[in-house]
Amino acid sequence: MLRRFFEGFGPLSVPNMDFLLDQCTEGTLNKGDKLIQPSQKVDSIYFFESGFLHYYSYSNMGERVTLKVISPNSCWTIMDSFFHQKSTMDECQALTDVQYCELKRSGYEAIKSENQQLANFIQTIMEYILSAKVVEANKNSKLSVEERYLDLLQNNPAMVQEVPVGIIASYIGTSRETLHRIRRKLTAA
Amino acid sequence: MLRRFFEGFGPLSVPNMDFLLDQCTEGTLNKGDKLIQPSQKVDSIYFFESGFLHYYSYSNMGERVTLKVISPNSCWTIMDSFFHQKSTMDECQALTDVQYCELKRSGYEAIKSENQQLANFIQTIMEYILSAKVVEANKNSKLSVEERYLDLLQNNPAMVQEVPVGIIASYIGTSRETLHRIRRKLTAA
DNA sequence: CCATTATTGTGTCAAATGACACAGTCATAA
DNA sequence: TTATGACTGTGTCATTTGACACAATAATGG
Repeated sequence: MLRRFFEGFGPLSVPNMDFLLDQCTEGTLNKGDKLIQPSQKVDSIYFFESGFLHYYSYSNMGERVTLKVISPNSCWTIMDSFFHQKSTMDECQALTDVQYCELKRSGYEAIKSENQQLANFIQTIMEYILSAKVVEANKNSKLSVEERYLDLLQNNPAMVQEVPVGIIASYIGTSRETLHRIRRKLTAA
Repeated sequence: MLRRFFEGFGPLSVPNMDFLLDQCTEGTLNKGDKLIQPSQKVDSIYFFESGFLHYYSYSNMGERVTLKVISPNSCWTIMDSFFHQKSTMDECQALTDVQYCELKRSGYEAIKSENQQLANFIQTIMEYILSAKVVEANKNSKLSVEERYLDLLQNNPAMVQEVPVGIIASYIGTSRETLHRIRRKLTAA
């Protein structure tokens, strides 16, 4: 699956692809397990094969804020912690059983310095991720809470089904009750 | 000034720095000029020396949404359009007179393929930008509208002074009136 | 299988917000 | 200088939201 994920970013020679995949190790989490603990330094990039995770933090007023619900077939890390070797105060917990692959920083560095093609490949992936990140942030600015929920229903129905309503609500930036009102209105129509 | 901007990301040999700077051309905008028109393909990365710009788009309901207020001493482009050569529906307009430098895609490609040190340097900058983008998005998730305004006052008072209130309001995700209520409350205290 | 917990559905109400309307201020150009 | 337009300050009011409280249902562990 990881192979197909990488293939999506462009062609890569067979030995280079193998080198890349060799840097990754597989793992699993049970529902409720924490992938990232507070005060931890994040030293890996993760690729999720199946399951959902909750990436969250706490505001000044002590309320839990969902920063992202991580879906299968995507890669994720806490960039700031990974790139600048800082510890993070955020947390990440499995909402279901999870299968993942892990690429440690050493592996990431090895890939970047292995050869020119691999370095360019990583650069291309970075460009994709960065541009996707900005597109997503801008989309959220333009959508209302209700539109964000409809968007989610359309583009990720599995997530809506498998993740608790309260977490979905927090993810799209509202309260559990308000999301419930939206859902009631939608089923009525 | 561009030299100092790049130096902030790490050391670079003199010829490499000169090569990099040679790819950039200077320009100016008058208040009200559009840097990016709708339906345009964005083919450059911009570095702003002085002045403020308004990067915005329109929602489905036809209301103008501020995606970013661009401050001096920062670089900016519409990533999705630049990297994937798509045309954008967004717009960008000078809020004041503006001095900038421009790095065209051809120059960007030339830098990446000039030599290993420059390719790595660009990669490092990308990592910075990506991680900063995510940190900023997460910070916004955690802050209330009022906290975002206070944050802005502290970290970018010049922007608060020079940019119209309505645009600041839209930038922090609220209405002109609500921002006004916040300001009134703050001066009272 | 039952008991316990987690999650969801729902009503009420106070508080915050956005929309609207309009007056005051400031800069700019005729 | 005056007139025009852009921006800001402010009040009212209907709507939306979040907080709280509690019942109903589903999931989980012993």
